[in-house]
Amino acid sequence: MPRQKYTEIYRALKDRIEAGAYPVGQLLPSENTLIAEFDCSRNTVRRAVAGLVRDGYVQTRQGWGVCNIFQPIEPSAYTMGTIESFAETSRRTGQHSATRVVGFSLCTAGEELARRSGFAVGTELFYIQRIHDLDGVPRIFNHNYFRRDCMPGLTARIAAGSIYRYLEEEQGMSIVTSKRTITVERATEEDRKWLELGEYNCLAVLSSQTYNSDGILFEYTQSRHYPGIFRFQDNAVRTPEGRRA
Amino acid sequence: MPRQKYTEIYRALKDRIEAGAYPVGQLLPSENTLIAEFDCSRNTVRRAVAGLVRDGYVQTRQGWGVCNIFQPIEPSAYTMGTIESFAETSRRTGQHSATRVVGFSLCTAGEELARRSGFAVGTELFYIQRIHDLDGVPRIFNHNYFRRDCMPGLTARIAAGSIYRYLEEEQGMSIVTSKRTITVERATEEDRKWLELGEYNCLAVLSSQTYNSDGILFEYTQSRHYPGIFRFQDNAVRTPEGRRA
DNA sequence: GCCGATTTGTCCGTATGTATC
DNA sequence: CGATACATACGGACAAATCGG
Repeated sequence: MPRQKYTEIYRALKDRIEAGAYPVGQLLPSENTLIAEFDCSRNTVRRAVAGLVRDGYVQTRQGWGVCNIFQPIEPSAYTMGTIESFAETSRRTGQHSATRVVGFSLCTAGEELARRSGFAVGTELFYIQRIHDLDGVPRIFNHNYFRRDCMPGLTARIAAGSIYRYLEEEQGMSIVTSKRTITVERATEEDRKWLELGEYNCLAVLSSQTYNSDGILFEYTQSRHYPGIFRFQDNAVRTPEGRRA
Repeated sequence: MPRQKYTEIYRALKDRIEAGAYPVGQLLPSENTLIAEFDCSRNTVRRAVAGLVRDGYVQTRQGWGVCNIFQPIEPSAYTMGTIESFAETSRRTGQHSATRVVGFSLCTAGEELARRSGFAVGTELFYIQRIHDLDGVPRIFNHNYFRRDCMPGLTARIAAGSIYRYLEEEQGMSIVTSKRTITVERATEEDRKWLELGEYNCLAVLSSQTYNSDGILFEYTQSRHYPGIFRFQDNAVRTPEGRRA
C-alpha cells in the first residue's frame, strides 16, 4: 500500500481518465492547475504524469499540454505486459485456473541451457514443469528453472501453488526485473502430450529471465502457450534516449 | 542529436556497461560519485539511471546501490521493443530488405474495423498492403490503415519506401505513442498466397495503434510475421504504481 | 510577422526519509 | 549506532514550443 504522493496523483488521474472525465483527444488540466489541486510541487505532478505517459494513457507536448489518448480496449482472455503471476491474471480475468506439477527435479545447467537461460554452466537448478488449466482446459506448459541456492525448502507442494507468493511473502525476496522474449515455435511431441492444441501446430513462447533484489539471476522460465489465449500488450514511447518507456 | 545532459550520462554509462566495465552483479559508482564525475545535479544522474533501469541494464536498491544486470544476448533475426521501422531494423541486423506494395486503396471504417482499430465508424482511410522481403524471402505481410486527412499526397510510390520517414521528414509529423498487441493467429488463404510459411500454420501478429503529436490516432497496422523470424524483447520492472516501466 | 502569456522540458540545489551495512 | 546509499519531495530558474492577439 504505497502512500507516496506521486502514486496517489497517478491513480487519481488514471481513475478519472478511465471514468471518462476527459474526452479522448482533449487536454488534461495543466501542471499548475494540478499543483494547486494536489498541493504539491511541480516535480511530483510531473512524475505522476510521466507514469501515465509510460502506460499509454496520455501524451504530452511542450507548449501545448497533456492530452488524453485512452480508449477502452476489449477484455482479453489473457493479458500481459506486467509482471503478474498466472494466478493473479486469471483472477483478474475471472477465469477459473488450476496448476498441476508434472515434473520436479534437480539438474545442472549444461552448455545449451546456459546459453538460453543466462545461468553459468554448472549452476544447480530446480527444474519444474507445470501445466496451467484455464476453465478446466490445459493451456500453458511451463518450464521453470530456479537457482537451488536461492530456493531453500522448495517442494513440489509449494510449486503447485504460487511460487511467487512463496518467494515474496515467506522468503521476503522481492522480484525486481524480468527480461522477456516472445517467439513463436513449432509444437513438440511433448507439447501435444500435455496441451490441447487443436489444429494449431505452433505455440506462443514467452521466455523470461528474472532477477531478485540482489541483482542475481535466479529464475529462467519458458512458458509455452496455446495460441488462442495468448495476448501480450505493450506501449512504446519515443524518448530522447532512443528506447521505449 | 539530443544534447541533454541526462541523455549523455545515460549513454556514457550504457556504453561502459556494454563494454564490460562493470562485472555483472557488481555495483556501479554511487550517485555522489557520478555527480562529481559528470559535474551535474543529483536529479540528472537519477534520471539517467532511471533510463538504464527501464531498459534492463541495471537494478537499484535503496541503501545498497546500482547493480549491473546486463548480459549480452545472442543477436536475433528480428528484434523489436522500440518504435522502429522495418528498414531501420533490417539495417541494424544487416539483412537485405525490400518492400513491395501489393494493395493501395481508399476505404471507410466499418463496424468491425472500427472495433479493432479504434477509428470512429466512417473515418476515411488509406488501406495499404505491403510485403516485406528479408534476404529475398517474403516474411512479413503488412496491413496499414492511415487516416486520409493526416496523409496529404500519399501515393503508392511513397508507400514503397519508408512511410515513417515520409511523415517525419517531409510532413514534420512526430510519432509519439504506439500501443501494441501481440497475438498468434491461424494463417489465412491470403497469408499463404503472399508468404512462404513452410510447415507453419500460424503467424505472429503484431497489431498497433499509433498516435501523432496532436494526440490523434492516425494509424492502425496489423503486421503478420513468418513465425521463424519473429522475436519481441521486453523488460518489465515493478514500480510503485503497479505497472511496468 | 512579432510579442507576450501559457505550458511543458531541462537542470539546479536542498532537505528529509528509509534501507543497508 | 553511525556512515552510506538510494527514494521522495520541495522550491526556483531558464529554455523551448505553442497559441492568440
